[in-house]
Amino acid sequence: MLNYQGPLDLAFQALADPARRAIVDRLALGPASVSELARPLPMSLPAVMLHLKVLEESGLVKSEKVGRVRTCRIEPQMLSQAERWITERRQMWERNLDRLGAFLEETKPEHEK
Amino acid sequence: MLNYQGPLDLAFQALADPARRAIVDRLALGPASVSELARPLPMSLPAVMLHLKVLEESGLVKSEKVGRVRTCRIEPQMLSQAERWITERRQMWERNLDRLGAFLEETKPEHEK
DNA sequence: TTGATAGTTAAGCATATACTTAACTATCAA
DNA sequence: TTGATAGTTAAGTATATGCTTAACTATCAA
Repeated sequence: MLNYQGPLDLAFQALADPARRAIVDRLALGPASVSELARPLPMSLPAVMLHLKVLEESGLVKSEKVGRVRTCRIEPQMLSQAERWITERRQMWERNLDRLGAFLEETKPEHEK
Repeated sequence: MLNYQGPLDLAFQALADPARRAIVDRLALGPASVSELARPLPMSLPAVMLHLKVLEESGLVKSEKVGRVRTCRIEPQMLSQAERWITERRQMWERNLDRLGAFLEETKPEHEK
């Protein structure tokens, strides 16, 4: 599959890293500056910037710089997209399970019903 | 954050790869053998096995070998967990947006209401 | 009992990822 | 106008990831 980077690839890849999920976690509470996001993380500021770049390129986070402060916020639409991908697969699987159950029920010998 | 691998890390990391999402995609339709999963993928069988290993270690997929055929199936619980992580963050963000909206509404000068 | 099928293991390799430190630029406030 | 704050860029490095081919084992069916 080499390297095609559709929107979902970027989103799931972004969410794959615990530091980046910690950032999303923090941003769920409301907007925050870069250093605010960096403070609790056990790594250097430039490392946090890289994570932020990945999150922005994935569309999960947007940011805006005013004066010397860059304020980051969650972009809920991309979260929804990732969410929906998972939900759809899980529901498909569960519907198939249900169908199988119904089939087994229908084809059961009379005395077992 | 180096390398802690909690359940969600493994799950999101597994979903980060397009080949692995293709496998989940296929498995949503129902159980499948290793070579059935490999057929549509543009890579060697051993490569598919590695992806399968990642999926199994993440708990998203389980498999069972009968005779010489290994049959793989989705484990919906882990899908749910990943799903829930995203949903919770998105909802938290959206509730905060709502609160902000309500606050702005309440503090608006009378004539703007 | 032999050949085809299904899967597995091992070794190796190229690239991507997640960091680091050092040096730098802009903004703000005294 | 100087020093602190907030962020950025660059260069380098260690490890992880995603693949390959070759060689192997186990099962099944004729």
